[in-house]
Amino acid sequence: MDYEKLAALLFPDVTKTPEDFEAIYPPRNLPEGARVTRFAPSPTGYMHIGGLFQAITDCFVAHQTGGVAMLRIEDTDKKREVVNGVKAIVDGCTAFGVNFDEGATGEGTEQGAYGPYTQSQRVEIYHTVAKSLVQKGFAYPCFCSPEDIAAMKERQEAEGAQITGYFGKWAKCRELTYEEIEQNIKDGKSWMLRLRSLGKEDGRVSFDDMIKGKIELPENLRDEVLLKTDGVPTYHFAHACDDHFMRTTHVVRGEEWISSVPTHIALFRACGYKMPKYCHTAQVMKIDEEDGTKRKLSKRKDPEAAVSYFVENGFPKESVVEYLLTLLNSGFEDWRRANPKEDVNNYPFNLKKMSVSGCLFDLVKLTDVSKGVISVMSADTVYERVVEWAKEFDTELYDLFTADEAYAKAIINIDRENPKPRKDIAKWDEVKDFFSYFFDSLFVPCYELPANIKAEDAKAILNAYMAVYDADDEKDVWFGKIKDLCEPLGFTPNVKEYKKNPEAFKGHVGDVSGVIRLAVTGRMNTPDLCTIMQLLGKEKVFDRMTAFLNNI
RNA sequence: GGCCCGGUGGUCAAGCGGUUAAGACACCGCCCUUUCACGGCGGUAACACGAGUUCGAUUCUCGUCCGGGUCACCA
Repeated sequence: MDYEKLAALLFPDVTKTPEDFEAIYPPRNLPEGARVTRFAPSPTGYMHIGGLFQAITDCFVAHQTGGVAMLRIEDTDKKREVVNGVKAIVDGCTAFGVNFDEGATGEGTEQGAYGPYTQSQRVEIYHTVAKSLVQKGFAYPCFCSPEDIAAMKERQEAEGAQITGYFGKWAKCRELTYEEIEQNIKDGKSWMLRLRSLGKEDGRVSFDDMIKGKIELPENLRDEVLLKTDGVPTYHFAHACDDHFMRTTHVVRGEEWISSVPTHIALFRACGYKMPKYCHTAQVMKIDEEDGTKRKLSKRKDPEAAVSYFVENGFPKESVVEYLLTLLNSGFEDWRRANPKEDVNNYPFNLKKMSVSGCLFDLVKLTDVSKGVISVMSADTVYERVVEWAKEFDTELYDLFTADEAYAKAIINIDRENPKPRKDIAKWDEVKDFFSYFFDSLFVPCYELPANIKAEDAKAILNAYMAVYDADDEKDVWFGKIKDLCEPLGFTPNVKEYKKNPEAFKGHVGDVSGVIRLAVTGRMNTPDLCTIMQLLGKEKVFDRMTAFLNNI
């Protein structure tokens, strides 16, 4: 077979050679040890939490070695393409502060000298490499139809074959003559390009995974598809071409790819390319509510599988990143404890500290992490973030907070900006309810007394308190007045005394302030009551206490 | 089913032949405290199972079991 002639027949329009592209995409001029990574999602209109997990890894690995992180769009499957699919990916990354140096920056826009970074725009490269493979006899056209393939597989299964697929004696287009091929093409038959596999049946290949360690697998036997009938490359072929010409050094991807590494080894070998290092990450999973088994977070069943879930619910991006890092790299939490204020990007990320086994996504832990993150934010920051979030997801809150900025900030600042800040908000969608009693339109009175307080005592407490209450009182004066209320009404200002001898009193000062709290806020639990009352103002406090008196 | 990868408390995890088997979240109790939260102290709770190697296995080997992945002209 004259492979030159075949290549010319198959790719009449290809004018460049692989060497041309070697010149267009020269080895990168980077410091020793710099790692070049890439995040390569499909634009399905959806950013998976596992994708963010990998994107973060890519950026840490690249940036901490002085390297480059790229965002490549793998849009080789027309069937799955979605409008604004790229935007969802780009937004999904930027929303969490994950920034790439090269690649897609939006729908139809990109940056970097190793592009295009969208596979559908790289067909010339794929076809050029494909042609060279044909010239070397490493690839051949296959005219089998999907039906042919299905029938073949059926026969293989009937024979009880352990390995199925297009290979060896089953690869019937493998030994087509030039004349047969030429005739098929003249007849208008569509063809795909297949790798002519050199794999041996008992061959083994192995590689060192940066996360999982040494992995040994059977050698690839199949004549894998390189170019589909529409001329678009498969993932495997695009991977070889792109990561070679983009000069990727480290491929971070999900562990579901491990089983196709032999194919990739065969392809890189056929093309004469150096293998990148592989970093196969463990999967993020959850427990299925129905059958109780562990499974991959699913797009269809689990809303939290999409990163948009976290922005919609108002988790600060820092919280999500911090939490993901606790899953990604053991030791992160220790580092964070030792460096509470340090920029997360300065965390010494270590591939070796990545878990080899899949983990369950723990929303409860995320919540805890997030409370810590928010607790150390300034009131101004919280205000900005809440407003930013509410503008899109809760217009009522937005209106309330922007109507009186100073008031909103004062509310947010209760027990904040001090060494022991409150940790009671985990996400922005909790803010409205948490502070509802500060706004008349949201305030829900509660006229139900706790079991240990009688209505007559509550009334006595409020009546006595209203007589002495002064909105200008500082905290110790404020509290002193509440303490003074206690004894005449049969309560004690001394909690310890009460605990020693509970029979002797109707309750303690906590119960007394509890009644006031209930009347003013409609709740049993709130942050510092004195500050709350100061913020509310005398009129509102009186109105609420009066209404309370009339309703219990 | 074949081939891979995994298996330390409920969850995330340290551990790399000898440890009282860390820590974090969650849970429980106590302290602090005007409630809650914070903080402090303490507690419940784990090496999947069986052989082997060894003076000694959570750690090494093999087998079993369990979980996950993969076997497309999808990525």
